[in-house]
Order: sequence, then structure tokens, then C-alpha cells
Amino acid sequence: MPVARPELSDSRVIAHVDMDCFYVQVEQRKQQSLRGQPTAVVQYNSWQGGGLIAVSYEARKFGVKRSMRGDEAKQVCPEIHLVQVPVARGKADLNTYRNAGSEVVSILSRRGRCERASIDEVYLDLTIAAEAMLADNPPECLETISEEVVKSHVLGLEEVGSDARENVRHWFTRSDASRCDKLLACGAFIVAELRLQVLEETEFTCSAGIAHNKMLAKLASGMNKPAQQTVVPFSSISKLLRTLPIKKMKQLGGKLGTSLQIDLGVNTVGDLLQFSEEKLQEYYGVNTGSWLWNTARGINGEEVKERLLPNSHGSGKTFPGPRALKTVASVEKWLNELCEELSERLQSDLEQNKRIAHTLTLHAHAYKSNDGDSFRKFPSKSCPLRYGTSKIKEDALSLFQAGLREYLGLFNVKISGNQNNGWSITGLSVSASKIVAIPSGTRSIMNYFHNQEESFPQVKLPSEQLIQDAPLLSPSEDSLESGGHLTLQSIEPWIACREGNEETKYSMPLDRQEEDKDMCKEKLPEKVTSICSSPDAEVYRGWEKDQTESSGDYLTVKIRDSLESERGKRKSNKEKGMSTISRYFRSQLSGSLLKAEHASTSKLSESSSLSACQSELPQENSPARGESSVDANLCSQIKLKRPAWSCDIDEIDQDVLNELPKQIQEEIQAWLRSQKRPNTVKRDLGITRYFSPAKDK
DNA sequence: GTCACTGGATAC
DNA sequence: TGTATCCAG
Repeated sequence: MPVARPELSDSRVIAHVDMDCFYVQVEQRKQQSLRGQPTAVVQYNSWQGGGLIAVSYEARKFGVKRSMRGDEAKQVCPEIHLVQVPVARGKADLNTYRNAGSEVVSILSRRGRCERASIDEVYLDLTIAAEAMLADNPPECLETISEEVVKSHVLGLEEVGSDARENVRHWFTRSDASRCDKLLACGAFIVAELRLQVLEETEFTCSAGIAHNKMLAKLASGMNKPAQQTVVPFSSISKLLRTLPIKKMKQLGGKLGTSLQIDLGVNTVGDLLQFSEEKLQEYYGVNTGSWLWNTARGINGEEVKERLLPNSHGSGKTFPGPRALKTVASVEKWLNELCEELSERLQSDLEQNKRIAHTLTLHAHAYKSNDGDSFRKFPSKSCPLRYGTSKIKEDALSLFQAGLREYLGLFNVKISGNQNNGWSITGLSVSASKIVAIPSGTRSIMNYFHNQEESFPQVKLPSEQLIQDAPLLSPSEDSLESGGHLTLQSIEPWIACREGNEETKYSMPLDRQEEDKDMCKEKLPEKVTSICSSPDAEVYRGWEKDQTESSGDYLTVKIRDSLESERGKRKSNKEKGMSTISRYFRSQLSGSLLKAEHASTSKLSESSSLSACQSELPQENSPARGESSVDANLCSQIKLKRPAWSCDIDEIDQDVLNELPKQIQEEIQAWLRSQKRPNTVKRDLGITRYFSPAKDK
């Protein structure tokens, strides 16, 4: 459901850039003879010639439409060239298009905040660049205006006179225009430049809309295609929306739009104007109601998010009709294919973007043929993601089996072999989400995740390297006597240590209530799950089945005995004068984060204080807590992933601060100064930035 | 029940 | 937080 968001500023400059029949262009670049030809890209499907997923503009002239079948397209346009989507592992493989999309994004992101909205679309916030241009080099002062700019469409202008080009040129160079219009004009200049750069560097054409918000920019980008751009001045908005069919508006193409038509008799966006906000809220709820009310007026405050990379990766396939899967064995086979693709993409993401995914989810569509009237949805299931293709396969299958049991209402029944009780799977997909960047300077961690599994033994990773690769600036380095494991914390909130068969987890009691609800966990291995290992060190991540005392994701580093002497050296270096800091960070972070975890939605910051935090600490510094069996200097833990933690600033020990690196000291001091006013609001300490996963780029 | 596949967003 | 649902192209 859309959410209401009032416009914060009415003079933003937002662009939506949309690649023209992108998949076709990608294929045409690969095969130049296709240029200018009626062409369509079909998804592998022997049935009726495959489904069209992109159609060139030449083919559109013949009436070829997306979601026609290949055979149908041939009838309408016999000379059409049908290009197949690459197939890998028995399914469509969109990687070439994804990569081509990345090429484009890397160009479009040069001039302002860039949000990759899909494989072939981006939003740009060009406000700052446009303001700069207006200040330094306004269009009215330009001697020449590029052809691409003059070819722009300016809504509300074209029908005014006979010479459209001249009108546009005049609109761009008017000195008496409003500031808003001038900013839009600058935005259009910038977008024209960007589009030309895209063409030069990638051979792809694109279309764009330039407006004051995302909604209007998106609307405009589709109005003049291909290879053109459209500007939406303020003055044109009401007229534009008055006659716009309601279904054309983004988010209203589906059920909500249908409901507006049927239930309220609303056929154009303008028709919405007759309803009060309250009335719309009555029908559709507070959020959607307000969103509709604003939408009718061209108001949309949605921000352009800085995002060049996807938030998740998925791999899926449908098995329509007779191809539905009816045995666990066949499901497993396809699941394996999907997992292989997913794993490959996760590895690429790790190598190229240094990001790690944390959650694996399985979705399936199913129906029951015999006992079939009880329509039940196949439940999605997820679990922590373990890197490595075979681990992903294993976990995906477990998730499927858990889902299937639930779907069939057969709890605690093992589903084995080839039996089938009438169920059929018509769709399967696996996806990886909660992807976070790991900080720079963690090459060793990269190595760990990369090529683990079978090939891992070849990747020699002495833990000495692990230590050396620790980020130098991080103050948290000092809090770990054993040095470099620190890099791991940005990946996982939890570090524990293990030696021989002894494992010490510095875990917190969490008192989770709804453990038993989580069926998925029961499926997982007893304890931790290894994500990688090497001759010298092992890293684990996972959770524990036994929740009596602790729970949650944690990461374990084990360094083998052969490194004992190395560690000794390090230890003595680190120990000089660092104990206070160690204790400080440990207690601070683990304590406050524990609370944060407990009370993710409740107001943690108001109540927490350093002493309160400390009272909840695990006593890892006292020998009382079974520490004897473990080399304490090898082990340490800090929860760092969650950036928000807080403390009472009056209780911060100055001595502790003094031990920090200069740069961080200064930052904290500055923050403290800003907080020392009456009515202190406790909130994030500035230094958390150093702990958080690198925001990247 | 058949548009395939992928991904974002929201709500509970 | 995990899961369901909707939406877009």
C-alpha cells in the first residue's frame, strides 16, 4: 500500500530515467545486425514460441506487444527477430541485463543521488547540481543550447504555438521564469548531458522525465519514448492529472486502481479531487487515503534514496501446468539449480561490492489436486544464510520441507522419497536478503567467504593475515587483545571464541518468548553452523538450538594452537594501557546493544545509562564465568552491527576518552559539547560510525 | 491454476 | 522479525 508523504520542498529537481526496451538494446549491442530491425526478446519457453519480455520500437509499429507469445508476434510481424534470453541451469539467466544496467547506473550516478529502481530504471535527485548550475551558469546566459535539450518536451508548452522547438528554446532561456521552472530547466540540461553520456559510453538510448517529485518524473519519462525527455513544470501539473487515466498512475495499476474505478467511479486522477482526504481515508485507511489525496494534486514527497545496488537477490522459476513438480526429488533438483545461481550471484556481490547477505528465504507456489478445495498458500520460510553453494542448497531444501509439512498440515511427519499426496509445486524461488556492506580493509574476511567449501583448503589463509588486515583506524581494534577479529564484527553482532572443543560464547540472555514458533530453527543443525574454515582458523556463524541461556546469531572465531606464540606477542603489545578501553567498549557496546535488541521498538535511549548497561554485562573479565578453559586474550566480543546505542553522557569516563585515537576523541568531544545543553537528548554517539559497516561509496 | 522473472514496499 | 501481499515492468 502506498504511504502518505507530504512534499518537503517544492523545488526539488527529480529525474526518472528509463531505458528504452532495454533487453532488446542489450541484444542489439551484442548483435549489431539487429539494430533498426523489429526485434523482441523472448524468454525460453518452447510453448508457443516463448513469452516476449521486451519489444523494439520497430516491432511495436507492427502491433507486437509485450506478453504476446513468440508465435503470435510472428503472425503480426513475420519479419520480427526473436532473440532468446540466455539460459543457464535450465532457467532464464538475466545476468547480462543486470550487468548492462550497472553500466548505465554508474554513469547516471555522476551528478546526484541515484536510486536504482529496477534493472533498467533509476531516479536521480539533481537538486544540488541544478541549483549550482542556476547559480553559476544559468541557461538564460548560455549562448548555445545543445540539440538534445531543445528536443525536450515541456508539458503545457507544445500546443501553444506552431513552432514547438522555438517554444522550448524560449522556455529554457526565459529570464522571467520562476525559480522552480529555472531549476527544472537546469535539471533538463543535466539529464540531457547524462543521456548523451550513456549513449556514448554504452550505446544505449534512454528516456527521462524531469519534475519536482518522483511520481511526476516517472509519469513523464514514459510520455515521449524512445530517446526523449519530458519536463513537467508546475503550471502543467493540474491539467496533466485531470485527464490521466487512474490506472496509469504508479501504484494504481492494480487492485487499488480497480477499486477506485468500481467503488468510487474514479476514472481519472482528476476525478479524485472531489473527495476529501477524510473520505479517502475512510475508504482506504489513513495512509493510503492521504496518499491518494496528495496524488490527485501531484504532491509526492518520496525521497530519492541513495541505492546503486539491489537489496536482495533472488532466483526463481515457475513450473506451469503439466510441468508442476510432484516429488521432493524433483523439487530438490530444481532447488539445487536455483541455489547455484543464487550462490554465484552472492559471490559476485561479495567480490565486487564487498557485501554479505544474511537471510535466505524460500518461496513456493503449490496446489493440491485431490484434496484440493482447501486453498492454502505455501508458506515462505527463511533462515540465516550460510555462504557456500552446498550449504545454501541444504538449507533451502530444509526450508522447503518445513514449508511443505506446514502446507500439508502434516507436522512432525517426515516427508520422504517419492511419495506424493496430491501436492504440486508450480513455482519455486530462493532469495537472499539483508545484504550489508562489510568495511574496507577486510580482505581476509573476503577470502573467508570467497571460495569456502570444497575449494577452501587451497586458499591458504594464515590467521596472521587475518590479524594484519584489521582496519587500522577502528578504535575497536584496541578492544580486542587478539587484534584482527574485529573486522568480523561489522559482519555479525556477536563474537565468541572457541578452542579445541571448548567454546566460549559471550552471549546474553535474551528471554525470547516465541522461540517455539520458529519451526525453521528446529530444522537447523544443533549448534553453530560453519561458514568457512581453514587450517589455521575457523569462523562460524549461526545460532544455537538450545535457547536456555542465549540465542541469536553469533560469530565464532577459532584460532588453532599453532598460533599460540604469535598471539602471545600481540597480546603483550595490546595490553599496554588498553584495558580500560577494552572494558569500556565491551561493556558499552554489548550492554547497550543487548538492550537495543530487547527493545527494538521501545524507547531505549531514554532510560539506558552506563551503569544500567553494565549491570547486564556478561562477566567476561572475571574468571568466575568459566573462563579458565579458554585463553581470555584470544577471545573478545563486541556487538557492533547495530549502529544505535546510547549511554548517559555524564557517566562517560574522561580517562577512557583519552585513550582513544585523536580523531575519534575530537569527534566525541564535539558531540559531547553539543549534548551538554539542558534537555539533553541521548542518542547515537558519533563514533558509532566507525563501528558500523562501511556505508560504501 | 498459465506471462516469466525479479525486486521493492508495506503491513501485521 | 518474519511472512504475506501487492505492484511494476
